[in-house]
Amino acid sequence: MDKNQGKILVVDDEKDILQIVRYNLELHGFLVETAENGVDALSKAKSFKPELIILDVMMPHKDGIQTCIELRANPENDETLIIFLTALSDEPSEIRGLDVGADDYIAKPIKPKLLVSRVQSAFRRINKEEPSVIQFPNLEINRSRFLVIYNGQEIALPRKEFELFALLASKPGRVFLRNEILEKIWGNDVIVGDRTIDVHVRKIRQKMNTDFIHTVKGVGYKFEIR
Amino acid sequence: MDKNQGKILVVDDEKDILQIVRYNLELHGFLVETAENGVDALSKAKSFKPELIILDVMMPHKDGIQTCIELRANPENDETLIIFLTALSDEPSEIRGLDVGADDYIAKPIKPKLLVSRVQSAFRRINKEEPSVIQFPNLEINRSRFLVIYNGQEIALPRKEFELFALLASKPGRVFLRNEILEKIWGNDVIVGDRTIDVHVRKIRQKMNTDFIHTVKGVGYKFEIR
DNA sequence: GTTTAACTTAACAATTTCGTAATTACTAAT
DNA sequence: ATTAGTAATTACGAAATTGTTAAGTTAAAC
Repeated sequence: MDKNQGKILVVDDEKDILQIVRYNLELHGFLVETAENGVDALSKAKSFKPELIILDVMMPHKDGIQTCIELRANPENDETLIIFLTALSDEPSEIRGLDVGADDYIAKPIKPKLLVSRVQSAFRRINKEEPSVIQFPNLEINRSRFLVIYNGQEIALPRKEFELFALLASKPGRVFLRNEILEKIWGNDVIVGDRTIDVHVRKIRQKMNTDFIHTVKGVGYKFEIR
Repeated sequence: MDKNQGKILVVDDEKDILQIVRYNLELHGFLVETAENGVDALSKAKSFKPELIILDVMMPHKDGIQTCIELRANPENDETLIIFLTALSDEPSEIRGLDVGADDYIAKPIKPKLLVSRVQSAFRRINKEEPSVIQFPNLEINRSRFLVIYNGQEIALPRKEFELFALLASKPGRVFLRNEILEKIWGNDVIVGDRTIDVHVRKIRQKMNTDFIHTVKGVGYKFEIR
């Protein structure tokens, strides 16, 4: 399955639709939140901070177009992608959607593959950057900056140490076997001794000054904040 | 009549279509060039340097998909928007188009208003990118003037040095891999030795007299003001 | 067409990172 | 308490990577 690719808010008054869309997007690694009307959507947009909003046009009380206008009115959502979803496949409404600041338009009935493809395409446009940040309270592992930030302090780790730390932290609590670590960080063709991992672990522990990495004797290592 | 909004290359084997599309786009102030097949399109893309290419999928000899692939293969057209135009409104081909790096998809028969609206929407997306001036306290990198101003002093960097510096500074903190730098500044087909980047970095450091560029060993370089 | 600046390369120096070996410290089972 | 298995620690040399310089090439300007 793909990596986590970004946060998406799906807004539709029909629960069935929400379910179908959510299922297909989550299948492709997106983080999905849903809302059932325009008001709900605005508040979820505020808290969830999605990168993309899929917005049904036809909704009771506050329709998608109106919601979109209000979303765009807030500069916070200026960069947020908006894709309309609608059964109205006639021209006028489509134009109106795009004029109002939407980025794309998908017609119902929903074709899952097309949906996903469009969403990915939309992300490709803005998402030149991978999110690539692993966040914890007080601890951030930032791949694109190649930096660990602990209690506000930036700690630069050399490549192998960083990769090892990032690997372990990518699945907190999960134990990585030594073999697994070797394979993922050194690759299958490189052969290094077993003590090599220990030494790197030690250096990380030393630099972080806190034991995020826990030894599971006879098995491997795991990352955990305690 | 609107202002000149940008250059568009329209590719279709049917002259009627070209005429309709051209008329409607020019009506809205776009600068339009046309091509009647894929080969023609590639060469016009090179000379005309459009910001957006509207590409018919069904064409004799070289179809739109193939043309798109070849366009995208050239990093020069990396930023160029591509919108497919097709009578095939069935799902599979639509998906294929988007996967191949297209940004949008419009079905024939063409609805002029919709076309224009989509094109404007596409331009809206790119227009808020790549500011020509990157500003920091005491440091300004001015793309259009090809000039760096540091502490009020204008520093002229030669092209490669400037591009490299501007690239790194475009995302402060982010590490650019050596590969990435080579690809973005030299292009995929040019091959230069490994030390070339270092030498340019050195020259920049020398001229700026301050270390804005930081080495991340085994990974790449990043721009950061400390 | 000459001159100048820009760019690339090559060679070597400097630095950092990495892996290993040797030793010590643990841990759990006997 | 001893022992066997495993991990932690330490220091050091090798390997990898980058910095620096100078000289050679190419491209641009005059």
